[in-house]
Amino acid sequence: MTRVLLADDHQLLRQALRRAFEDSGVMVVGEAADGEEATRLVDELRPDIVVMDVTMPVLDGVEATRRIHSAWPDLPIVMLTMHGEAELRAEAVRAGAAAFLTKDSSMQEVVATVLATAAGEALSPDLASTILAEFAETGTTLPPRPAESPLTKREEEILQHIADGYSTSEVAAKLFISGKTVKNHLASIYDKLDARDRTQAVLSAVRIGIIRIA
Amino acid sequence: MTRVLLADDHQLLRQALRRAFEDSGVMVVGEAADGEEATRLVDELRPDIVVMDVTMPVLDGVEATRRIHSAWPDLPIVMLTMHGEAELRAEAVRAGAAAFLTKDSSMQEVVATVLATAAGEALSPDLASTILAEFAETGTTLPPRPAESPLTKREEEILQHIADGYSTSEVAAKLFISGKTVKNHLASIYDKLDARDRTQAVLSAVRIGIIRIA
DNA sequence: GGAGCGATAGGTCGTACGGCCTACTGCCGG
DNA sequence: CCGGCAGTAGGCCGTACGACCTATCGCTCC
Repeated sequence: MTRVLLADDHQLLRQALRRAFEDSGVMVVGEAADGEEATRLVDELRPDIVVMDVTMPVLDGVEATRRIHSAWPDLPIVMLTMHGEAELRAEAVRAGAAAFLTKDSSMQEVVATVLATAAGEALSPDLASTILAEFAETGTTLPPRPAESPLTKREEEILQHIADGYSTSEVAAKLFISGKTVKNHLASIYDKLDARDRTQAVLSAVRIGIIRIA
Repeated sequence: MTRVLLADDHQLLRQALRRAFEDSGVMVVGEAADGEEATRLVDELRPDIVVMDVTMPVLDGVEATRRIHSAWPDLPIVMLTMHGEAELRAEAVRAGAAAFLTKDSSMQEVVATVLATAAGEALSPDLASTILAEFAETGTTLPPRPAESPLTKREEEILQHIADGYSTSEVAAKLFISGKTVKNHLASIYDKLDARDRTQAVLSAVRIGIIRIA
């Protein structure tokens, strides 16, 4: 019998999934309320498959997937998410997720996907299309971070420092370059991000997720 | 028999709740995937009670609750939320929610709360404590917005415009005040948010959630 | 080998920005 | 009734900022 581990911080959903699985002859061997607990229970219970929510306290689903996948490369992990953000999908794929479902799915879909994945279907059709799209886009194997950022590494570095609260001259000092060069990079950043000042540039970068907000 | 309307954008959770209710002899007369649909179905189906998620597309649960409550003041509405944020609870109470549950609750708790609420228990113990705490805190009736923001309304307004991409003089023009006054407000904002320029002020405000990031 | 780009650096210019100050009005609370 | 705060407005000053320009170096791609 298929042995599944559920990881979701909402008890309500865990109960719902447990019932759906048990009705379909799938055994739920454990439940985790956060990513840390999930990684621990995987080691302890050795499930055949893991169903994991993306957003969880302590350790989020993507990071937990990354850790579990590196320890148990053959263990399929099905991810659940609130909404089907493309960015998140790509991230989940990189972390090692075998399938990807939104919570808009029905119980039947979830169970079917889990059974199919456990049975060896490498990738859900849904996930396959995401991957194919990514391959087509980058033309290579999955890099650690494709970063569809329009900025160069240096530009991102400079903008990050600006977001961290440093002035032009302070950024220059930190990077051992001229303040003039920092301003040049900023001008290029404004151009690329369609921003007219550092405030808008930082907000744009935050929006598209290329810089970290302290 | 108690007739309940479910409003949640996640089919998975709706199915789970429907089952739990039906097993307990509660009739689910309808399901809504967003707040707008919920308000419409209430008019159409006249349920005895509504169970509604806070976060939903089109029209969020709080706003939907507000509308339903103003149209049907006697219809009890039980709100579900991901996490038990105090701010959200207060907001939900003001909107007219009769009870408040997090998704960390078990199915049994949800069903029990819904039955108790439908049976006439005005407020769940949980909710009552929230309300009492709020009264103790403010000492008055519920104000429209407690807003633990260090900024005044005007300052928030100005900072929001800055975040929206407007310059000092543009903000002044939009608000029909002098550019000098805008700068005065900004100086006050920098002081309160411990920021040294508009970029840091906007980021601080985003962090503490007092301005909306476009 | 040249074209192109990223990173570096510089110049100039106008202005927006931010610090620090005074001042008046209206309102609320003691 | 007066003190304090929010909102309004102004002056002054130094400088950081952003626009626009040229220029060099090294790398890669064709």
